[in-house]
Amino acid sequence: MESIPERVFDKLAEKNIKPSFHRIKVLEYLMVNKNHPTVEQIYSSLKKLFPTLSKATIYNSLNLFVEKGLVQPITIEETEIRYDSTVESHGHFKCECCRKIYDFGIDIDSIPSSGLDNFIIYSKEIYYRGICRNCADVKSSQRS
Amino acid sequence: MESIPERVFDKLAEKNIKPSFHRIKVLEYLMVNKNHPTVEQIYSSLKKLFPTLSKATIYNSLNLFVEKGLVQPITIEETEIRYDSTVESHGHFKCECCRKIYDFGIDIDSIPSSGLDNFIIYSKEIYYRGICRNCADVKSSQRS
DNA sequence: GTTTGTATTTATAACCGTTATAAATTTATA
DNA sequence: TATAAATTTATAACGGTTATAAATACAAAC
Ligand SMILES: [Mn+2]
Ligand SMILES: [Mn+2]
Ligand SMILES: [Zn+2]
Ligand SMILES: [Zn+2]
Repeated sequence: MESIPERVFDKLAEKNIKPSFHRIKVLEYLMVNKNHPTVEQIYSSLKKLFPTLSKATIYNSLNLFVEKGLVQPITIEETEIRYDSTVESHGHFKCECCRKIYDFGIDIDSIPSSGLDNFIIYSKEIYYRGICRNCADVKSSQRS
Repeated sequence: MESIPERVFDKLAEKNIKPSFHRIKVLEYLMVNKNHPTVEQIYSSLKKLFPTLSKATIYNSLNLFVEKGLVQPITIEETEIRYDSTVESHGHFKCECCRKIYDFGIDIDSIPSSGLDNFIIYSKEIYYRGICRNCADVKSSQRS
């Protein structure tokens, strides 16, 4: 079992991205924190560890990672982009109540679609919205 | 077969939205132009017909329609929201080349998913990205 | 080791889609 | 007609993202 620091290096090397100090930290953050963080969340967390860090570096790194297919942007929010280092097929559920974004299992490629003959498909995203189990529980217990 | 103006009235009445002049025009625009227009596109088109129109009215109307479930916001773009008066199950494909957003057929509710037990699902969105048939044709003919 | 060129990071201004606010106008009610 | 409520307008404010140029770090050549 490879450790996260090792995997960070491998992933960067795999995509021919020079492993600068900050890039390593940003990718590592995403691989440790799988809760689809925003730029602001990544920035404020890493800023505590490295006070000279600039927010532009977060944008630079993330845009590079997305361009190279290392990281997936999640546009389920209308206001800001979230980032996910898991690029394998899975769906995202946003709870309208607690705003948390959950992963869920779904095999996107097994889904039949029509009207896309001769279209070249690069990526597929599935977004569900609603109320998560935790929030639904709270609501139903409030009712009783 | 009901005409679009009739359907506009019915849809607004169905959701208890007062059919003001501008709301009718905005919804009518969305039902005629099924190309998932942005606020700017709706505004500049209607502004030509009604020069006193304010962009805030477009935002007001669309936000009301979305809130009432009459219109679906499409967040496939990172920069701006697009709007769709078709709320029935279908997917959206964005061509990275010509930027056009296509509808495609997909039965979202037939897709099995895991990890969402006891989650309450309000809406489902499916976004694909890639190169549309037209752009793929152009590219392959350029190669030859 | 020093010089020179390149890549990365930093700091900050600019951009732009959206929201908030208050005044003006229209519509409904008494 | 007078009054209240709803809608529209105009515009300022907000906030996430991008653009820009200077500063710093890194690498290659000498
Ligand atoms: Mn995820
Ligand atoms: Mn559509
Ligand atoms: Zn929740
Ligand atoms: Zn195209």
